[in-house]
Amino acid sequence: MGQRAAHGLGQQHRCAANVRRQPGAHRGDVCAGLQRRSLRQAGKHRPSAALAPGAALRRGGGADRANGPGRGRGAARAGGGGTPMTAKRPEYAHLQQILKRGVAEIIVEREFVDLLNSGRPLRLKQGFDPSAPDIHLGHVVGLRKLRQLQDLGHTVVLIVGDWTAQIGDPSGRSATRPMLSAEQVASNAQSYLQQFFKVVDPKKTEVRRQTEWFDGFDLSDVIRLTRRFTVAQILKRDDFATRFDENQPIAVTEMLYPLLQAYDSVMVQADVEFGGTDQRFNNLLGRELQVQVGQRPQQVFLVPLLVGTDGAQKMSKSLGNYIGIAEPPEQMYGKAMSIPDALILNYFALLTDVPQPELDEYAKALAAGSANPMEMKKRLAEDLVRQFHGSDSAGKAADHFRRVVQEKEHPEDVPSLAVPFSRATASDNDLIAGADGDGVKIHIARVLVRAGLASTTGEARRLLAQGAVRVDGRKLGPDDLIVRAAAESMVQVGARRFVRLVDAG
RNA sequence: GCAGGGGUGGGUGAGUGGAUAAAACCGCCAGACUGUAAAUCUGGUGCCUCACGGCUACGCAGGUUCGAAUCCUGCCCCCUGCACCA
Repeated sequence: MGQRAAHGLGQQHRCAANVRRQPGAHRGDVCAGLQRRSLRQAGKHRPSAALAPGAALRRGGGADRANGPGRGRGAARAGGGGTPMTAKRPEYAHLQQILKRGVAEIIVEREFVDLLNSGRPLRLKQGFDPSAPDIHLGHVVGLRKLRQLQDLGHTVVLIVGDWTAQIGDPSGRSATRPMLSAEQVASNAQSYLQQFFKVVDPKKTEVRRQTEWFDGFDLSDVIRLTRRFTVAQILKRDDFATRFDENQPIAVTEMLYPLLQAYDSVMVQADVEFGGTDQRFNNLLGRELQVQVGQRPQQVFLVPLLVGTDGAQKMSKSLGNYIGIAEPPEQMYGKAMSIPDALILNYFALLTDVPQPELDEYAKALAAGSANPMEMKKRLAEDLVRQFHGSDSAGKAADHFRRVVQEKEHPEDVPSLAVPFSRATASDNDLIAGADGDGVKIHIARVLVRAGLASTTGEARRLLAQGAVRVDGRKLGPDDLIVRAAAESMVQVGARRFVRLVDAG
């Protein structure tokens, strides 16, 4: 995906691994999300009959369940390669693990189990909002489930919410739903996929874009869609109900989004939709719409919301209590070490493959006080880093933590700041305060700001006053605004922020 | 359109003429302590300045006053209800 070079209409372009074509779809539609601008300019973006907007809604509610619309799409799929025609049935213990560990609720569990045992490869729907392209551990809980099912032979259908992302939240009230340009969406999607495939198997993934079906939607299609649901139904969603009761605004647009998401399920003929427990309502709506248009209703697989590193709220980027899977190993390890002790077992259960009996041992040891929680967290931190960066990086991150955080040594890689030491006397550089026979004196507050260790000189002064600043290990006081330094001097703020001064010549 | 409520520092939110760079809480930063970057405790937290001091700030623009986040006028924006059903 994201072959950004492939912009010209006539050019060949490739899509993400295994993106599949809808039978009869206009050539190029598959990559529509990335290509739509050029397609539009050329005025050729006519949806095919098969993808005709709203077609599913116009169809009678008749049940062609046996044939299930699209279940006979084997021909198209075969072209995609990689998807086996049958899926493995899980052993009992394996099944229990899939159903119970890291799962909040499965609607309807009985039906889901039947599907798993049918041997038919299932279509596992997972949505993605391109306005938030960073995957953190909270998302990983669900992604791991997808992977487990892929390993049995099932297919993940990733829906890129490119259409809604380009609309955003027109009220402008939600900072988390900005309006994105096609380019932004494309670039976000690219970085998302890169992270996504650290957990999910790309060979068993089908990437689809909402624009494939929503670009051609017209008003009558929208009305047809809204006709399927009542306001009372929509208001049952918890956050709507709450806001309605509290006289908080609810934009009509917002009520539309769940409908669109439900329509996605219809378009990809999802067998199961995955999401956090906060997606319960939306996913059930998809189930409902599928029944209405004669599809087999999708199962709803809900995973618990992971508690963030603050130990209180759900992990989210906007709350700043997250661990991103694209973060550097050291940072990931460190953040994992900072979770409250009470979260250790939860993280092990939801984010690692450490077998259950072993987890039971951990729980016992923790309760009895016979294990040091710190050691256990180290095991957790290393396991997590290994999953996203490999064993080598995990080992290095562990080593880095021990040396820098626990033994308070300098890290190996310290960013540097250029200071013109060697031509200090002639310099009018504002970092240099003066020079004499004994060496160079620098303006430490400005150095801290320039190095990014403080955001303003006022803050730098405060840090000095608090005894947080060291130069070559020597602690500075509130009056030490002008201090001696030299090339290779190590400037340190707090326990773990360093910068090395180098000569700018 | 009518009526009512509201717009304060990174967030929530107090403050209704002066002692207020503006309570409190959260967040953030630092110090101590420790088993960690956990918990706890302590301190700090608009910008510039070595300093004296200066500057900016309570939706926007004016005004009253020795003095305004606080009063007046106009404007902008948000919310709720009513009206409107095109």
